[in-house]
Amino acid sequence: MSDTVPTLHLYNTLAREKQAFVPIDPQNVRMYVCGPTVYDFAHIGNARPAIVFDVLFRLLRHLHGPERVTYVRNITDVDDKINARAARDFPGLALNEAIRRVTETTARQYREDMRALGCLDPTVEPRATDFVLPRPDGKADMASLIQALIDRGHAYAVEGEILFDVSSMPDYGALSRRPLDQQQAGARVAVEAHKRNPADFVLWKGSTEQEPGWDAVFRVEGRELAIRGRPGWHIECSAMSAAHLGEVFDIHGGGLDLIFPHHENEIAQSRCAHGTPVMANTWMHNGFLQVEGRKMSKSEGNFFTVAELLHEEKFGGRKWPGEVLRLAMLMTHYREPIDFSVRRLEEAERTLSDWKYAMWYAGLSWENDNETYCEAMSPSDVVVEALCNDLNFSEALPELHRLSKSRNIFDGHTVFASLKWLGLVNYEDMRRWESYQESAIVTLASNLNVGSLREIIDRRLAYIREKNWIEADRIRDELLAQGIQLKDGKDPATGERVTTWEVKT
RNA sequence: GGCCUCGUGGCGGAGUGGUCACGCAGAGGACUGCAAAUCCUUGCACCCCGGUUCGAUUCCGGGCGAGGCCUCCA
Repeated sequence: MSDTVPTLHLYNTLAREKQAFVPIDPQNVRMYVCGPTVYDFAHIGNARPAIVFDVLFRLLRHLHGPERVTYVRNITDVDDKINARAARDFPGLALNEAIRRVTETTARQYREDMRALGCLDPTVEPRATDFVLPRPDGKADMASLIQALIDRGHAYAVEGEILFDVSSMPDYGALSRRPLDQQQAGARVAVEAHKRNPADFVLWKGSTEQEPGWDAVFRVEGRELAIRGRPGWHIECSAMSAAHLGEVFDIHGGGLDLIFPHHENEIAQSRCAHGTPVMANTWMHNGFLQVEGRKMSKSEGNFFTVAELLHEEKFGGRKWPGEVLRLAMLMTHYREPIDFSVRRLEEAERTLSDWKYAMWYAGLSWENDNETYCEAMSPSDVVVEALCNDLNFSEALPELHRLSKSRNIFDGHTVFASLKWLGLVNYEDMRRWESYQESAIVTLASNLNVGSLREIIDRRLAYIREKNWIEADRIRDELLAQGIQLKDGKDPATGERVTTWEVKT
């Protein structure tokens, strides 16, 4: 254990550089990550931010203490696509109720998928629908936030909508570095007549009779204005982050594509509503994922949900364990694009398998070991330090390989603790893995009518001593046919031949 | 058009102004009766053109190429 506490450095999109991370309140480090819009099951691209920020969550917990980190990942269940799906799947129900039904399923599936990928549950998973109107507990909500924007002169009402007035914010566009005047030069933003500025965006939008809506009342220029409607997309995150993390917090994360307009507009809303100079100090964005070299899309036929990869044989003709998907994702730095391919998954699987056998050969046992003992083990300092460098997982790999190659029980424990900490293995899975190895051997021994695998290996060694190659090789081939690969080695001390084995799956 | 990434050996993938990433695959060797496994060694690289420098894959400029955002999007 080294005495030096490593300093965490994170790339901040706001500054476009790596910066030392200093929490506002070390007693409560606060992170918000834009979660899924649960109109459908999560695809593999959705898994990337969940995994990336889960690693960061684990790292922050390690550095500051598990009880001193608050991680909020929202669930967006207010969305026009959800409305359409609700109307389709539950035509008999009131639309708002139908939305609830639709998203309960997808939200639950999302949580299950992310757990299968080794992600810890966030501290809080707020649903947008719970933060639309003023709450009994007084936590921040969208309608009040919009009212604050109106009161402070940052929003206006027109044609049944409340719009954010971008011209009221001098440094609008700082995150995406997209100043207003340049944006207009592109002339791609549809000019809508009722907007004062083409870049103005919706805070609240009126609903038709058929569309779901919430009954909100706003005070505009001294008059009450009732609009049954729904919130704009961006205001959801402004409300939920303020409700759980306060007006200014430490880290805000999400996919690269959210920088503009989503995060830019969140910043505008939150800062203008609260009168604060920043919304979050550090803004982090993960890169995109492609599948077999092409952008994932349903029309390309290369669109895969997490559940499909986990439970169905759709990608490469087989199922993929969650930890394999996770490692495949971590193999590339989080800001770089990933080409998700069968070959990559196979490499991840092989690496994981090598590590498991290395730990086993080093003498680790999960069947008999005390789980509490396993829980108490610390990850390698080298691994932690690597992650402290803007989550540079690749920097940690050489150390993991080095430790697993040593075949030393202490190093083996460090490998296990590190992999467990990274969410790549867990005690339960390793126990299952080990018991599978053991039971395969027991089954085999009974099939061969011997007391143990050891016995038949000894028999082979005896044949070898007699130079009876035919019988010795027959045993070897027979075992291989039954799924046991023998591996001959040499005892470094005595020079004796020693035989170990691997259970082929 | 505007903004922003990226371009490393067969593949994946870090990093650095001047000896090493690392993993997989390959080659050679050790071991072995043979094989597998294991161990050791090793080849193969920094898109192109200029500039700065004693020296650039690394810094600067230009070019070419790939991708993202500017509309819902992780």
